[in-house]
Amino acid sequence: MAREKIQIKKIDNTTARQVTFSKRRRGLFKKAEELSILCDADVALILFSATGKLFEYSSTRHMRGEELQGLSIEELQQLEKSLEFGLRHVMDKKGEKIMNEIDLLEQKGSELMEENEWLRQQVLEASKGIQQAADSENVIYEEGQSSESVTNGYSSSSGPSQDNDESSDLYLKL
Amino acid sequence: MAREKIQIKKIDNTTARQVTFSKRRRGLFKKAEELSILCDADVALILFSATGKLFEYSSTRHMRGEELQGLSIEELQQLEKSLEFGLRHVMDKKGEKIMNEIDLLEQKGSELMEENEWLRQQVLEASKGIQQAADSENVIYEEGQSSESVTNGYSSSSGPSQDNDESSDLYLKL
DNA sequence: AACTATTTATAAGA
DNA sequence: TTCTTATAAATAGTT
Repeated sequence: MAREKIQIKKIDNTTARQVTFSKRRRGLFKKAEELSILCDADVALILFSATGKLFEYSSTRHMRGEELQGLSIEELQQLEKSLEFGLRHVMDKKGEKIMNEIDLLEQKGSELMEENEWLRQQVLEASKGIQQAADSENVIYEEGQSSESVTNGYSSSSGPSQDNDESSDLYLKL
Repeated sequence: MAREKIQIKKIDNTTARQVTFSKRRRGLFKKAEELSILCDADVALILFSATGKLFEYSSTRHMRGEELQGLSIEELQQLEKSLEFGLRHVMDKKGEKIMNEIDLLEQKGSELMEENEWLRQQVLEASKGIQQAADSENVIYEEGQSSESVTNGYSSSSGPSQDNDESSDLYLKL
């Protein structure tokens, strides 16, 4: 991108290729860092030159690539497998526990909802029957007794935060 | 690098940050590919946006465990780092979502238990007062009327699975 | 998604 | 390698 436009294909001349690698590597790392800072992104950039030299950039931490340089290929293979297997295993186990916890919470919630639903249903059913009871009471009370003793002392209780308050003189059978 | 020179620091405006991320991501990937082609280099580039979305570029094919045997030491090094970096981030992000889900479930359960507790409390309070009502009713009913109409039809309702059945002819005021 | 004025990256040469 | 510099490429702000 400079004195002349170039075609994007492998540079034949070894020296020129190494020079370009050096220049563009710097540019690429700089761009990677700018992106990570500007956009609050995590960036990992790993380069291997044609000669096998390792270069890397990480926005989070410096990875311990140099520690790997001295290992044999068998050791690296073993390490990689252990890492992959281990991480996968840890993820699976953690996920298992967490899913169990979620299942438990969902089950508890479901039971509570069922129980509460039943209580509400009882309220609905009771509302019909209580009217009858109230009617029969009224007939009798008209003959000389107040019904205050029935309702007294229970209207002051504070309910749960979610208030769909339609409180009336209805009773729930227990 | 355009209309104005910018400072390399996190872009505050979310929309602008996302736009810049999108633009520079394309630029970075293009540069990475050009470098790999021009200089015959292996390149691995892993990006996580601020929202946790994953973007990646690799000059080589995506590798899997069973293909490990034939890989070069450089390829193994690259794979090891990509795997560690990527999996750790993915785990963090997944864990975040799961913890949010658990929090939500616990909150819902807490609300349900609060509601449940309130309903039970109402039952307890009602049990006292209802005795009075029942007593007064009995006095009157002794004078010639059955109380069947009050309890009729409500004892057959099936309760929740957890049965601490102490059902009696008590009523809860609503 | 385009446009474009500028900034930035860089190819070739020294 | 490093510096220079003409030019290509990327991109910030705008529409």
